[in-house]
This record gives sequence, C-alpha cells and structure tokens, in this order.
Amino acid sequence: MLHVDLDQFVAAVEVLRRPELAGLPVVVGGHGDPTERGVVSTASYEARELGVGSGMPLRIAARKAPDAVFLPVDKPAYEAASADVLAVLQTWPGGVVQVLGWDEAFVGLDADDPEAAARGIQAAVLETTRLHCSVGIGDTLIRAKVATGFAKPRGVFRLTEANWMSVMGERPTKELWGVGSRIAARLETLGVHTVAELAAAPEDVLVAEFGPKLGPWYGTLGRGEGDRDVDDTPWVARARSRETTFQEDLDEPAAVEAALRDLTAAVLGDVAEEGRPVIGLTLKVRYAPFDTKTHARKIAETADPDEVLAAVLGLAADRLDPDRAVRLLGLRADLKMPEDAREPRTPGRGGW
DNA sequence: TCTGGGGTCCTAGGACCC
DNA sequence: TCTGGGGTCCTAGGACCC
Repeated sequence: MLHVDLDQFVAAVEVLRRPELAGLPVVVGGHGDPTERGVVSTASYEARELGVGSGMPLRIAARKAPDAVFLPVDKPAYEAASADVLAVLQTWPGGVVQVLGWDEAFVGLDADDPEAAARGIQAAVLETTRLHCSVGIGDTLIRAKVATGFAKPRGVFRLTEANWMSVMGERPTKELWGVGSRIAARLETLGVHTVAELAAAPEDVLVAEFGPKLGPWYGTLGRGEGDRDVDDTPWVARARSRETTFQEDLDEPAAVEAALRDLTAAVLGDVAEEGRPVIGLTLKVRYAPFDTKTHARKIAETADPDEVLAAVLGLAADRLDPDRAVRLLGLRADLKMPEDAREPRTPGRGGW
C-alpha cells in the first residue's frame, strides 16, 4: 500500500500560477485579508519556518510573518489540480486508488520494488502537474499513512511490521493518525504516553475509558495494525453542509433570518447536485463570543426546497436564542443513503 | 492569540416500548 | 413501601481529519 500526499498542496498550486512567489512565505486562508476573521488553510514551508501553521488565526499569522504574501482560498483551483493528480494515479498500471481528500490518496499495487513504484509515481505526478508529493509505503493503511510523515518533503519512506516499533514505539501517541490532543491527554491519565505503551495497553482499560468501539481501535492503532486493502468504491456523501462566520456578529433577528435563507439556498444547491432527498437537518450556531450549539432534527424525507426552508426556519424559531449576538451560522442536510452504500470500516474516519 | 469550513463517526443520556 | 432489563430511536456534544 502506498500513501501519496502532495507537499504543501494549496500553497504549491498558488505558486504554480504566480511563479514570482516561489521561495517566499505564502499563507493561504480566508479571504486573504489578515485583518479579517479567518484562519490559515496552508502555509508554504518558508512561512512555516516563521511559525505559521494551519488552523492559526490569520491575525496571528500576520504578526508572526508580517512580510508574508496572504492569499484567499480558491477552492475551484485546488479541486482542478486535485483532479489532475488523481488522474495520474488512476492511470498507474495495476493501481487501485482510494481518495482521502484534496491532496492525498492510497494506491494499492503489486510491486517487487515498492520504492521504485513510489519514485515512478512521484515523477509522473511531477511531470503532469508540476506538483511534488511524498509517498509512504506500508503493509497496512495506517502504516503507509504514518510513513508519509517521515517521507516529507518529496521523499519515500517504508513502515511495516518489521520497523513499526523501532520507528514509532518511543514517540508520543499524538503522532498516530486518529489520536489528537484530547485523546492523547486522556491516554496520559491512564499512564500511556508512547505508541509502544498504547500497543501494550490492556484492552479492558481502553474500553473502560473510550467505549466498545474506540477503545479496541486505539490499541490497534498503537500496533500499526488495521485494514490492509485499498477500497476504490466511490464514496457516497452522508450529508452536505455550509457554515459562515460573519465578519461582524449579527445582533438583529432579521439579519439572522436573512443569513439563514442564504445558507439554506447554498446547501440546497449542493443537495441538488447529489440528487438525493433530505432526511435531517442540523443547525449550528456560534453565539458571541465563542459559544457553539447544534440543534438537530429529523424531517420527513423531502426533495422540495420550500419544505426544507420551512423546516430550517422552524428549527431556528424553536431553538435559537433571539437575544444573543450570532458569530456563526451553519446548516447541515443529512441525505438519504442508497441501500448498497459502503459502510465505514474505521472509526472516526469518513471517506474510507 | 482569538479562534474557518467541510466532512465523518462515536458516545451518552433521555424517551419510549415491551 | 421501592421500583428490572433489554432494545431502539433521537438529539447534543465530542473528537478527529484535511
């Protein structure tokens, strides 16, 4: 199994169409205005050197890298580049491709020399798209994915049962794919600090802390085990959603209702592309200063935009607090799933 | 320092039923 | 006169990833 991951993908796409930015700190995020509310999507390696990282508020990024070039997110451009990369992977002889996101995919193949295949894929992607990528090789999907971290930038790294513990054993659990800061902190309270300790942790202890599905899954993760096959079945979206952070909080109910109508129209546009009826709605509201609530409701299956809008406005009328200023509104529409849709195989990881 | 947007899945707790 | 034990459905929140 190969895990192919583009290097600083979003920033790289921007530099391709503005060659004069090569070698400069480039920060892509929000509307490209670091005085606005927004966060960093991707920073170029030069910007990372200055301490800028993804998820960081743009205002902070501007403080750390005042001379960086700030650019707005241009989703269509990245989608187009992503499609070009995917096309290269899909034409690789004997490769089975499972897309994980804009800039990464698993490629399953039979190869006597996987490093040679990885180098070949890198060269083909570079030649066709002028984008560099890193490739992890593994005997499980998890190991391939984790291996990519050691391959960056532009490299290849192999992680298998043979070297998993020697490479990963003494590292913090946070470095595992699927263990974030919260889970790492809870593991600490169990006396589990490293990957080796997680691998050896008794299952009943993990189940008691994390529940019947996640507990065993974390143990598996520590051992680097798990799925070994690449699944190229097309993914069927469970839902479509939109959300907006307002540059200034909304404190008038009329403004909130207008925003809800816009949001619903946008979601309905996406839903129409999916071509499946809506079966549920989740309204998300972030009140000032940063207090977030969600309000979900099943609705009678419908493909009628007017019915969906009425349901959204009804949900808002029932659940929103008209006296609080609103920083963000979001709307998620759950879609009816086809009977034969692929089931998730790995906890917490949609799109697999 | 002031915190985006688009996704997915899991868990807990309450309601309700037999 | 102290109040079982499942099971399912629903909603809210949490956590993670890119």
